[in-house]
Amino acid sequence: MLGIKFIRENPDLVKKDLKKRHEKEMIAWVDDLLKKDEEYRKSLQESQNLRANRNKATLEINEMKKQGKNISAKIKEIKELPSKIKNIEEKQKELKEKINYYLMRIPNILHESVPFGKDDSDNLVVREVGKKKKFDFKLKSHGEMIEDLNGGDFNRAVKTAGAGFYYLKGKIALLDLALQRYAIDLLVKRGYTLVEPPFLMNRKAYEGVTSLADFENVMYKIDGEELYLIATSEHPMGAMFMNEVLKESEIPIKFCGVSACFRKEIGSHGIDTRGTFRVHQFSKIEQFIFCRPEQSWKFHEEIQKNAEDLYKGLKIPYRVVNVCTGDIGIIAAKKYDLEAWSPREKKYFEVGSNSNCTAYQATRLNIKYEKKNGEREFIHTLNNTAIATSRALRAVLENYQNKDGSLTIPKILVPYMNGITKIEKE
RNA sequence: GCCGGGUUGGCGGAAUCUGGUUUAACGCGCCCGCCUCGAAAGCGGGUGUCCGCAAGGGCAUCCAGGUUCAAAUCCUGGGCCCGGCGCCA
Repeated sequence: MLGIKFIRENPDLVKKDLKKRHEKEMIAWVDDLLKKDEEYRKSLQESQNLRANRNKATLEINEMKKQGKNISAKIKEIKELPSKIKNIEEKQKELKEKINYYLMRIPNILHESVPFGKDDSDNLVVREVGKKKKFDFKLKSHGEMIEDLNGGDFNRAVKTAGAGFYYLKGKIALLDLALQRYAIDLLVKRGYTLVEPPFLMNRKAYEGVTSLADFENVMYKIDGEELYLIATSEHPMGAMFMNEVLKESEIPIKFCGVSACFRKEIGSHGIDTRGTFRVHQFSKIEQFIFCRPEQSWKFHEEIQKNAEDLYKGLKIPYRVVNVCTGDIGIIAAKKYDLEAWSPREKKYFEVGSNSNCTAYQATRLNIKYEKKNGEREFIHTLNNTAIATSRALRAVLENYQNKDGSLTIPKILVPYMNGITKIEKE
Protein backbone atom coordinates (compact mmCIF):
# COMPACT_ATOMS: atom_id res chain seq x y z
CA MET A 1 0.00 0.00 0.00
CA LEU A 2 0.91 3.62 -0.25
CA GLY A 3 1.80 5.41 2.97
CA ILE A 4 -0.98 7.66 4.22
CA LYS A 5 1.60 10.41 4.63
CA PHE A 6 2.50 10.11 0.97
CA ILE A 7 -1.14 10.39 -0.10
CA ARG A 8 -1.65 13.35 2.20
CA GLU A 9 1.28 15.13 0.63
CA ASN A 10 0.65 14.09 -3.00
CA PRO A 11 -3.09 13.71 -3.54
CA ASP A 12 -2.96 15.05 -7.07
CA LEU A 13 -0.21 12.68 -8.07
CA VAL A 14 -2.21 9.75 -6.72
CA LYS A 15 -5.32 10.87 -8.60
CA LYS A 16 -3.42 11.40 -11.81
CA ASP A 17 -2.15 7.87 -11.54
CA LEU A 18 -5.59 6.42 -10.92
CA LYS A 19 -6.77 8.13 -14.09
CA LYS A 20 -3.98 6.47 -16.03
CA ARG A 21 -5.12 3.16 -14.64
CA HIS A 22 -8.74 3.82 -15.62
CA GLU A 23 -9.79 3.61 -11.97
CA LYS A 24 -12.31 6.43 -12.04
CA GLU A 25 -14.22 5.51 -8.86
CA MET A 26 -11.07 5.49 -6.85
CA ILE A 27 -10.39 9.13 -7.59
CA ALA A 28 -13.30 10.01 -5.30
CA TRP A 29 -11.86 7.59 -2.76
CA VAL A 30 -8.79 9.76 -2.38
CA ASP A 31 -10.80 12.76 -1.23
CA ASP A 32 -12.86 10.66 1.14
CA LEU A 33 -9.71 9.00 2.43
CA LEU A 34 -8.12 12.36 3.20
CA LYS A 35 -11.30 13.54 4.88
CA LYS A 36 -11.47 10.40 7.02
CA ASP A 37 -7.78 10.71 7.77
CA GLU A 38 -8.24 14.23 9.05
CA GLU A 39 -11.24 13.22 11.14
CA TYR A 40 -9.27 10.31 12.47
CA ARG A 41 -6.33 12.42 13.53
CA LYS A 42 -8.61 14.95 15.17
CA SER A 43 -10.37 12.21 17.06
CA LEU A 44 -7.03 10.70 18.00
CA GLN A 45 -5.92 13.97 19.53
CA GLU A 46 -9.17 14.12 21.48
CA SER A 47 -8.94 10.62 22.90
CA GLN A 48 -5.29 11.06 23.69
CA ASN A 49 -6.04 14.16 25.73
CA LEU A 50 -8.66 12.22 27.66
CA ARG A 51 -6.23 9.41 28.23
CA ALA A 52 -3.66 11.90 29.48
CA ASN A 53 -6.21 13.20 31.97
CA ARG A 54 -7.05 9.72 33.09
CA ASN A 55 -3.42 8.79 33.51
CA LYS A 56 -2.83 11.90 35.60
CA ALA A 57 -5.81 11.17 37.81
CA THR A 58 -4.70 7.59 38.23
CA LEU A 59 -1.37 8.75 39.57
CA GLU A 60 -3.10 11.14 41.94
CA ILE A 61 -5.34 8.37 43.24
CA ASN A 62 -2.35 6.20 43.85
CA GLU A 63 -0.63 9.00 45.75
CA MET A 64 -3.71 9.69 47.84
CA LYS A 65 -4.15 6.07 48.66
CA LYS A 66 -0.61 5.84 49.88
CA GLN A 67 -1.18 8.80 52.17
CA GLY A 68 -4.29 7.08 53.47
CA LYS A 69 -6.66 9.72 52.08
CA ASN A 70 -10.19 8.97 50.98
CA ILE A 71 -10.27 8.52 47.21
CA SER A 72 -13.99 8.09 46.60
CA ALA A 73 -14.50 11.78 45.71
CA LYS A 74 -11.68 11.67 43.19
CA ILE A 75 -12.99 8.48 41.62
CA LYS A 76 -16.42 10.03 41.29
CA GLU A 77 -14.86 13.02 39.59
CA ILE A 78 -13.37 10.98 36.77
CA LYS A 79 -15.96 8.24 36.73
CA GLU A 80 -17.23 8.98 33.22
CA LEU A 81 -13.78 9.29 31.65
CA PRO A 82 -13.38 5.63 30.66
CA SER A 83 -16.71 5.47 28.86
CA LYS A 84 -15.99 8.74 27.07
CA ILE A 85 -12.70 7.34 25.88
CA LYS A 86 -14.37 4.14 24.79
CA ASN A 87 -16.99 5.99 22.74
CA ILE A 88 -14.48 8.12 20.93
CA GLU A 89 -12.23 5.19 20.25
CA GLU A 90 -15.03 3.14 18.81
CA LYS A 91 -15.70 5.84 16.25
CA GLN A 92 -11.99 6.02 15.67
CA LYS A 93 -11.88 2.32 14.93
CA GLU A 94 -14.51 2.72 12.25
CA LEU A 95 -12.58 5.56 10.66
CA LYS A 96 -9.39 3.53 10.77
CA GLU A 97 -11.11 0.57 9.15
CA LYS A 98 -12.38 2.73 6.31
CA ILE A 99 -8.95 4.27 5.89
CA ASN A 100 -7.40 0.82 5.71
CA TYR A 101 -10.07 -0.29 3.25
CA TYR A 102 -8.94 2.45 0.90
CA LEU A 103 -5.25 1.96 1.53
CA MET A 104 -5.46 -1.77 0.82
CA ARG A 105 -7.06 -1.07 -2.55
CA ILE A 106 -5.44 2.07 -3.91
CA PRO A 107 -2.69 0.88 -6.27
CA ASN A 108 0.99 1.69 -6.40
CA ILE A 109 2.28 4.80 -8.15
CA LEU A 110 3.35 3.94 -11.68
CA HIS A 111 6.78 4.55 -13.09
CA GLU A 112 6.84 7.19 -15.80
CA SER A 113 7.98 4.68 -18.41
CA VAL A 114 4.84 2.54 -18.07
CA PRO A 115 2.91 2.87 -21.34
CA PHE A 116 -0.64 4.17 -21.23
CA GLY A 117 -3.22 1.63 -22.34
CA LYS A 118 -6.44 -0.18 -21.72
CA ASP A 119 -5.59 -3.89 -21.67
CA ASP A 120 -2.89 -6.34 -22.70
CA SER A 121 -3.27 -5.38 -26.36
CA ASP A 122 -1.70 -2.04 -25.45
CA ASN A 123 1.40 -3.54 -23.88
CA LEU A 124 4.51 -2.15 -25.47
CA VAL A 125 6.97 -4.52 -27.11
CA VAL A 126 10.41 -3.54 -25.85
CA ARG A 127 12.47 -6.03 -27.84
CA GLU A 128 12.33 -9.31 -29.71
CA VAL A 129 15.26 -11.67 -29.35
CA GLY A 130 16.30 -14.95 -30.97
CA LYS A 131 15.95 -16.61 -34.32
CA LYS A 132 12.70 -18.41 -35.04
CA LYS A 133 13.25 -21.86 -36.47
CA LYS A 134 11.38 -22.90 -39.62
CA PHE A 135 9.36 -26.08 -39.35
CA ASP A 136 8.27 -27.96 -42.48
CA PHE A 137 5.73 -30.13 -40.68
CA LYS A 138 2.67 -29.63 -38.57
CA LEU A 139 3.69 -29.03 -34.97
CA LYS A 140 2.06 -30.92 -32.16
CA SER A 141 0.86 -29.23 -29.01
CA HIS A 142 3.07 -29.65 -25.98
CA GLY A 143 0.37 -31.77 -24.36
CA GLU A 144 0.31 -34.19 -27.29
CA MET A 145 4.09 -34.32 -27.26
CA ILE A 146 4.16 -35.21 -23.56
CA GLU A 147 1.68 -38.03 -24.13
CA ASP A 148 3.39 -39.28 -27.29
CA LEU A 149 6.74 -39.38 -25.55
CA ASN A 150 5.14 -41.25 -22.66
CA GLY A 151 6.21 -38.36 -20.46
CA GLY A 152 3.01 -37.67 -18.62
CA ASP A 153 -0.56 -38.50 -17.90
CA PHE A 154 -3.32 -35.96 -17.98
CA ASN A 155 -6.35 -38.27 -17.88
CA ARG A 156 -5.31 -39.98 -14.71
CA ALA A 157 -4.51 -36.64 -13.11
CA VAL A 158 -8.10 -35.63 -13.79
CA LYS A 159 -9.17 -38.80 -12.02
CA THR A 160 -7.06 -38.24 -8.93
CA ALA A 161 -7.04 -34.45 -8.65
CA GLY A 162 -9.15 -32.84 -11.35
CA ALA A 163 -8.69 -30.79 -14.47
CA GLY A 164 -5.59 -28.64 -14.44
CA PHE A 165 -3.27 -31.14 -12.82
CA TYR A 166 -0.74 -33.41 -14.43
CA TYR A 167 1.53 -36.35 -13.83
CA LEU A 168 4.96 -36.04 -15.41
CA LYS A 169 6.92 -39.21 -15.97
CA GLY A 170 10.30 -40.43 -17.03
CA LYS A 171 12.43 -38.18 -19.19
CA ILE A 172 9.87 -35.38 -19.31
CA ALA A 173 9.79 -35.32 -15.51
CA LEU A 174 13.57 -35.18 -15.63
CA LEU A 175 13.34 -32.34 -18.15
CA ASP A 176 11.10 -30.46 -15.72
CA LEU A 177 13.74 -30.83 -13.03
CA ALA A 178 16.52 -29.99 -15.48
CA LEU A 179 14.87 -26.67 -16.24
CA GLN A 180 14.70 -25.93 -12.53
CA ARG A 181 18.31 -26.87 -11.87
CA TYR A 182 19.45 -24.83 -14.86
CA ALA A 183 17.71 -21.73 -13.51
CA ILE A 184 18.94 -22.33 -9.96
CA ASP A 185 22.55 -22.73 -11.06
CA LEU A 186 22.50 -19.57 -13.13
CA LEU A 187 21.05 -17.51 -10.28
CA VAL A 188 23.21 -18.99 -7.55
CA LYS A 189 26.26 -18.31 -9.74
CA ARG A 190 25.09 -14.70 -9.92
CA GLY A 191 24.91 -14.30 -6.15
CA TYR A 192 21.35 -15.28 -5.35
CA THR A 193 20.64 -17.38 -2.25
CA LEU A 194 18.59 -20.49 -2.86
CA VAL A 195 15.44 -20.55 -0.72
CA GLU A 196 12.91 -23.29 -0.22
CA PRO A 197 10.03 -21.56 1.55
CA PRO A 198 6.91 -22.81 3.32
CA PHE A 199 4.23 -23.77 0.80
CA LEU A 200 1.50 -22.60 3.17
CA MET A 201 1.08 -19.13 4.54
CA ASN A 202 -1.23 -17.48 7.06
CA ARG A 203 -3.70 -14.74 6.20
CA LYS A 204 -1.85 -11.92 7.89
CA ALA A 205 1.36 -12.49 5.99
CA TYR A 206 -0.51 -13.13 2.79
CA GLU A 207 -2.34 -9.82 2.88
CA GLY A 208 0.99 -8.08 2.80
CA VAL A 209 2.14 -9.57 -0.46
CA THR A 210 -0.89 -9.86 -2.68
CA SER A 211 -4.03 -8.04 -3.73
CA LEU A 212 -7.30 -8.86 -1.98
CA ALA A 213 -8.88 -10.08 -5.22
CA ASP A 214 -6.34 -12.91 -5.28
CA PHE A 215 -7.86 -14.47 -2.18
CA GLU A 216 -11.00 -15.09 -4.20
CA ASN A 217 -9.57 -15.88 -7.60
CA VAL A 218 -6.18 -17.40 -7.07
CA MET A 219 -5.49 -18.84 -3.64
CA TYR A 220 -6.50 -22.20 -2.26
CA LYS A 221 -7.42 -22.02 1.41
CA ILE A 222 -6.94 -24.91 3.78
CA ASP A 223 -10.28 -25.87 5.25
CA GLY A 224 -10.63 -25.03 8.91
CA GLU A 225 -7.34 -23.15 9.14
CA GLU A 226 -6.16 -19.65 8.37
CA LEU A 227 -3.69 -21.06 5.88
CA TYR A 228 -3.33 -20.64 2.15
CA LEU A 229 -1.36 -22.62 -0.41
CA ILE A 230 1.20 -20.30 -1.95
CA ALA A 231 0.61 -19.12 -5.50
CA THR A 232 4.33 -18.47 -5.95
CA SER A 233 7.42 -18.48 -3.74
CA GLU A 234 7.44 -14.70 -4.21
CA HIS A 235 4.85 -14.58 -1.44
CA PRO A 236 6.63 -16.40 1.39
CA MET A 237 9.92 -14.76 0.41
CA GLY A 238 8.35 -11.30 0.44
CA ALA A 239 6.68 -11.86 3.78
CA MET A 240 9.79 -13.37 5.32
CA PHE A 241 10.96 -10.12 6.94
CA MET A 242 7.51 -8.86 7.89
CA ASN A 243 7.68 -6.39 10.80
CA GLU A 244 11.45 -6.29 10.72
CA VAL A 245 14.07 -3.62 10.36
CA LEU A 246 17.00 -4.74 8.22
CA LYS A 247 20.45 -3.26 8.57
CA GLU A 248 21.67 -1.34 5.57
CA SER A 249 24.72 -3.60 5.53
CA GLU A 250 22.60 -6.73 4.99
CA ILE A 251 20.85 -5.46 1.86
CA PRO A 252 20.44 -6.00 -1.01
CA ILE A 253 19.11 -9.47 -0.26
CA LYS A 254 18.82 -11.57 -3.42
CA PHE A 255 16.79 -14.75 -3.27
CA CYS A 256 16.22 -17.58 -5.68
CA GLY A 257 13.06 -19.32 -4.54
CA VAL A 258 12.06 -22.82 -5.50
CA SER A 259 8.58 -24.11 -4.87
CA ALA A 260 5.45 -25.69 -6.16
CA CYS A 261 2.83 -23.05 -6.96
CA PHE A 262 -0.90 -23.50 -6.53
CA ARG A 263 -3.50 -21.42 -8.33
CA LYS A 264 -7.25 -21.66 -8.68
CA GLU A 265 -7.20 -19.62 -11.89
CA ILE A 266 -10.79 -18.53 -11.44
CA GLY A 267 -11.71 -15.85 -13.93
CA SER A 268 -8.80 -16.58 -16.21
CA HIS A 269 -8.90 -18.31 -19.58
CA GLY A 270 -9.75 -21.98 -19.61
CA ILE A 271 -7.71 -24.55 -17.78
CA ASP A 272 -5.39 -26.58 -19.99
CA THR A 273 -6.56 -30.19 -19.74
CA ARG A 274 -4.14 -31.49 -22.35
CA GLY A 275 -0.98 -29.85 -21.21
CA THR A 276 0.85 -27.93 -18.56
CA PHE A 277 0.35 -24.36 -19.64
CA ARG A 278 -2.52 -23.10 -17.52
CA VAL A 279 -2.79 -25.42 -14.56
CA HIS A 280 -3.53 -25.48 -10.84
CA GLN A 281 -0.08 -26.64 -9.82
CA PHE A 282 3.36 -26.15 -11.28
CA SER A 283 6.95 -25.63 -10.19
CA LYS A 284 8.70 -22.33 -10.34
CA ILE A 285 12.08 -20.82 -9.74
CA GLU A 286 11.59 -17.24 -8.68
CA GLN A 287 13.84 -14.24 -8.18
CA PHE A 288 13.21 -11.89 -5.26
CA ILE A 289 15.14 -8.83 -4.13
CA PHE A 290 14.99 -6.56 -1.10
CA CYS A 291 16.97 -3.37 -1.66
CA ARG A 292 17.36 0.33 -0.98
CA PRO A 293 14.92 2.55 -2.90
CA GLU A 294 17.62 4.13 -5.01
CA GLN A 295 18.78 0.70 -6.19
CA SER A 296 15.48 -0.83 -7.24
CA TRP A 297 15.37 0.33 -10.86
CA LYS A 298 18.85 -1.01 -11.44
CA PHE A 299 17.82 -4.36 -9.98
CA HIS A 300 14.64 -4.40 -12.03
CA GLU A 301 16.85 -4.52 -15.12
CA GLU A 302 19.19 -7.03 -13.49
CA ILE A 303 16.49 -9.61 -12.81
CA GLN A 304 15.12 -8.96 -16.27
CA LYS A 305 18.51 -9.81 -17.74
CA ASN A 306 18.70 -12.99 -15.67
CA ALA A 307 15.39 -14.21 -17.05
CA GLU A 308 16.30 -13.29 -20.61
CA ASP A 309 19.66 -15.00 -20.29
CA LEU A 310 17.88 -18.20 -19.31
CA TYR A 311 15.82 -18.16 -22.51
CA LYS A 312 18.81 -17.11 -24.59
CA GLY A 313 20.66 -20.10 -23.17
CA LEU A 314 17.75 -22.33 -24.15
CA LYS A 315 17.81 -20.72 -27.59
CA ILE A 316 14.11 -20.03 -27.47
CA PRO A 317 12.96 -16.85 -29.21
CA TYR A 318 11.23 -14.39 -26.90
CA ARG A 319 10.07 -10.86 -26.61
CA VAL A 320 9.80 -8.45 -23.72
CA VAL A 321 6.77 -6.27 -23.22
CA ASN A 322 6.32 -3.29 -20.95
CA VAL A 323 2.93 -3.91 -19.38
CA CYS A 324 0.58 -0.95 -19.80
CA THR A 325 -1.31 1.04 -17.19
CA GLY A 326 -4.55 -0.88 -17.68
CA ASP A 327 -3.00 -4.34 -17.34
CA ILE A 328 -0.36 -3.94 -14.67
CA GLY A 329 -2.23 -4.77 -11.43
CA ILE A 330 -2.18 -2.82 -8.21
CA ILE A 331 1.15 -3.80 -6.68
CA ALA A 332 3.82 -3.13 -9.30
CA ALA A 333 5.15 0.29 -10.24
CA LYS A 334 6.42 -1.22 -13.48
CA LYS A 335 6.18 -4.66 -14.96
CA TYR A 336 7.87 -6.46 -17.83
CA ASP A 337 6.40 -9.66 -19.16
CA LEU A 338 8.63 -12.17 -20.87
CA GLU A 339 6.92 -13.98 -23.71
CA ALA A 340 8.32 -17.04 -25.46
CA TRP A 341 7.69 -17.84 -29.09
CA SER A 342 5.14 -20.49 -29.98
CA PRO A 343 6.00 -21.78 -33.47
CA ARG A 344 2.78 -23.79 -33.44
CA GLU A 345 0.46 -20.87 -32.84
CA LYS A 346 2.82 -18.34 -34.41
CA LYS A 347 2.54 -16.00 -31.48
CA TYR A 348 4.21 -15.19 -28.20
CA PHE A 349 2.91 -16.49 -24.89
CA GLU A 350 3.71 -15.33 -21.37
CA VAL A 351 6.38 -17.25 -19.50
CA GLY A 352 7.36 -14.78 -16.81
CA SER A 353 6.61 -11.50 -15.16
CA ASN A 354 8.98 -8.98 -13.62
CA SER A 355 7.68 -6.44 -11.10
CA ASN A 356 9.28 -3.62 -9.24
CA CYS A 357 6.90 -3.21 -6.32
CA THR A 358 8.89 -0.26 -4.94
CA ALA A 359 7.78 0.32 -1.32
CA TYR A 360 4.22 -0.93 -1.86
CA GLN A 361 4.62 -4.47 -0.51
CA ALA A 362 7.11 -3.33 2.14
CA THR A 363 4.68 -0.73 3.49
CA ARG A 364 1.97 -3.33 3.96
CA LEU A 365 4.43 -5.81 5.41
CA ASN A 366 6.17 -3.15 7.49
CA ILE A 367 9.68 -3.98 6.32
CA LYS A 368 12.16 -1.18 6.82
CA TYR A 369 15.88 -0.81 6.68
CA GLU A 370 18.02 1.30 8.93
CA LYS A 371 20.43 3.72 7.36
CA LYS A 372 23.84 4.36 8.85
CA ASN A 373 22.54 7.56 10.47
CA GLY A 374 19.83 5.58 12.27
CA GLU A 375 16.95 6.73 10.07
CA ARG A 376 14.45 4.10 9.01
CA GLU A 377 12.78 3.83 5.64
CA PHE A 378 10.63 1.30 3.82
CA ILE A 379 12.61 -1.10 1.71
CA HIS A 380 11.90 -1.84 -1.96
CA THR A 381 10.91 -5.30 -3.19
CA LEU A 382 11.15 -6.83 -6.66
CA ASN A 383 10.22 -10.19 -8.07
CA ASN A 384 10.64 -11.94 -11.37
CA THR A 385 10.07 -15.41 -12.67
CA ALA A 386 13.19 -17.30 -13.60
CA ILE A 387 11.62 -20.49 -14.88
CA ALA A 388 8.04 -21.61 -14.44
CA THR A 389 8.33 -25.20 -15.59
CA SER A 390 4.75 -25.52 -16.82
CA ARG A 391 5.38 -22.74 -19.30
CA ALA A 392 9.01 -23.33 -20.06
CA LEU A 393 8.16 -26.96 -20.87
CA ARG A 394 5.68 -25.79 -23.46
CA ALA A 395 8.31 -23.51 -24.98
CA VAL A 396 10.86 -26.32 -25.16
CA LEU A 397 8.39 -28.92 -26.43
CA GLU A 398 7.25 -26.69 -29.26
CA ASN A 399 10.57 -25.22 -30.30
CA TYR A 400 12.55 -28.45 -30.12
CA GLN A 401 10.27 -31.05 -31.64
CA ASN A 402 11.37 -33.02 -34.67
CA LYS A 403 9.46 -34.32 -37.68
CA ASP A 404 9.69 -37.91 -36.42
CA GLY A 405 7.99 -36.94 -33.20
CA SER A 406 11.13 -36.96 -31.06
CA LEU A 407 12.33 -34.11 -28.92
CA THR A 408 15.84 -32.68 -29.00
CA ILE A 409 17.07 -31.54 -25.60
CA PRO A 410 18.37 -27.97 -25.58
CA LYS A 411 22.16 -28.23 -25.39
CA ILE A 412 22.41 -26.28 -22.17
CA LEU A 413 20.10 -28.76 -20.41
CA VAL A 414 21.95 -31.91 -21.49
CA PRO A 415 24.22 -31.95 -18.40
CA TYR A 416 21.10 -31.85 -16.24
CA MET A 417 19.56 -34.70 -18.26
CA ASN A 418 22.27 -37.24 -17.43
CA GLY A 419 23.64 -36.72 -20.91
CA ILE A 420 20.39 -37.42 -22.74
CA THR A 421 20.33 -35.38 -25.96
CA LYS A 422 17.08 -36.57 -27.41
CA ILE A 423 13.82 -38.11 -26.23
CA GLU A 424 12.54 -40.63 -28.77
CA LYS A 425 8.95 -41.58 -29.30
CA GLU A 426 8.23 -44.84 -27.50
C1' G B 1 -4.37 -34.40 19.72
C1' C B 2 -3.64 -34.52 25.28
C1' C B 3 -0.96 -32.87 29.85
C1' G B 4 2.52 -29.49 32.03
C1' G B 5 5.75 -25.12 31.83
C1' G B 6 6.59 -20.61 29.36
C1' U B 7 6.03 -15.89 26.27
C1' U B 8 8.53 -8.67 29.05
C1' G B 9 13.34 -3.94 24.67
C1' G B 10 18.43 -5.56 19.78
C1' C B 11 19.83 -9.59 23.83
C1' G B 12 19.97 -11.75 28.99
C1' G B 13 16.78 -10.91 32.86
C1' A B 14 13.54 -8.38 37.50
C1' A B 15 8.64 -6.99 38.70
C1' U B 16 3.35 -11.29 37.95
C1' C B 17 1.46 -14.89 43.70
C1' U B 18 -0.73 -9.79 46.74
C1' G B 19 -3.23 -4.68 40.16
C1' G B 20 -0.80 1.40 41.58
C1' U B 21 5.65 6.62 41.62
C1' U B 22 8.38 -0.41 36.91
C1' U B 23 8.30 1.07 30.00
C1' A B 24 10.48 -1.84 32.47
C1' A B 25 15.42 -2.59 37.92
C1' C B 26 20.30 -4.87 37.04
C1' G B 27 23.57 -6.40 33.09
C1' C B 28 25.06 -6.62 27.84
C1' G B 29 24.95 -4.75 22.82
C1' C B 30 24.52 -0.75 19.14
C1' C B 31 24.89 4.65 17.60
C1' C B 32 26.64 9.78 18.53
C1' G B 33 29.75 13.15 21.32
C1' C B 34 33.98 14.20 24.76
C1' C B 35 38.92 12.31 25.66
C1' U B 36 43.00 10.05 22.16
C1' C B 37 47.92 10.15 16.99
C1' G B 38 44.29 6.08 16.77
C1' A B 39 41.80 2.71 19.82
C1' A B 40 40.30 0.58 24.48
C1' A B 41 38.75 2.17 29.12
C1' G B 42 36.16 6.20 31.26
C1' C B 43 32.38 10.06 31.01
C1' G B 44 27.81 12.27 28.76
C1' G B 45 23.68 11.63 25.47
C1' G B 46 20.83 8.54 22.42
C1' U B 47 18.87 3.65 20.88
C1' G B 48 10.07 1.34 19.22
C1' U B 49 5.86 3.78 17.20
C1' C B 50 1.82 7.40 16.49
C1' C B 51 -0.55 12.50 16.86
C1' G B 52 1.38 17.51 16.96
C1' C B 53 4.56 23.59 13.75
C1' A B 54 5.94 23.22 18.65
C1' A B 55 5.11 22.64 23.70
C1' G B 56 3.45 18.29 24.99
C1' G B 57 1.12 13.83 24.93
C1' G B 58 -0.78 8.83 23.46
C1' C B 59 0.34 3.74 22.59
C1' A B 60 3.70 -0.34 23.22
C1' U B 61 5.31 -6.52 28.47
C1' C B 62 2.83 -12.52 22.08
C1' C B 63 -2.35 -11.17 19.82
C1' A B 64 -7.78 -9.93 20.44
C1' G B 65 -11.39 -8.85 24.00
C1' G B 66 -13.17 -8.14 29.23
C1' U B 67 -13.05 -6.39 34.58
C1' U B 68 -11.11 -1.68 37.01
C1' C B 69 -10.18 5.14 38.53
C1' A B 70 -5.78 2.06 37.20
C1' A B 71 -3.60 -4.32 34.04
C1' A B 72 3.04 -6.99 32.57
C1' U B 73 0.00 -8.50 36.91
C1' C B 74 -6.91 -10.64 37.31
C1' C B 75 -10.71 -13.09 33.65
C1' U B 76 -12.12 -15.17 28.47
C1' G B 77 -10.55 -16.69 23.59
C1' G B 78 -6.51 -17.40 20.22
C1' G B 79 -1.14 -17.73 18.46
C1' C B 80 3.76 -19.25 19.28
C1' C B 81 8.00 -21.66 22.08
C1' C B 82 9.91 -25.68 25.43
C1' G B 83 9.20 -30.56 27.83
C1' G B 84 6.38 -35.26 28.36
C1' C B 85 2.78 -38.62 26.25
C1' G B 86 0.01 -40.19 21.97
C1' C B 87 -0.43 -40.54 16.62
C1' C B 88 2.13 -40.69 11.92
C1' A B 89 4.69 -40.26 6.77
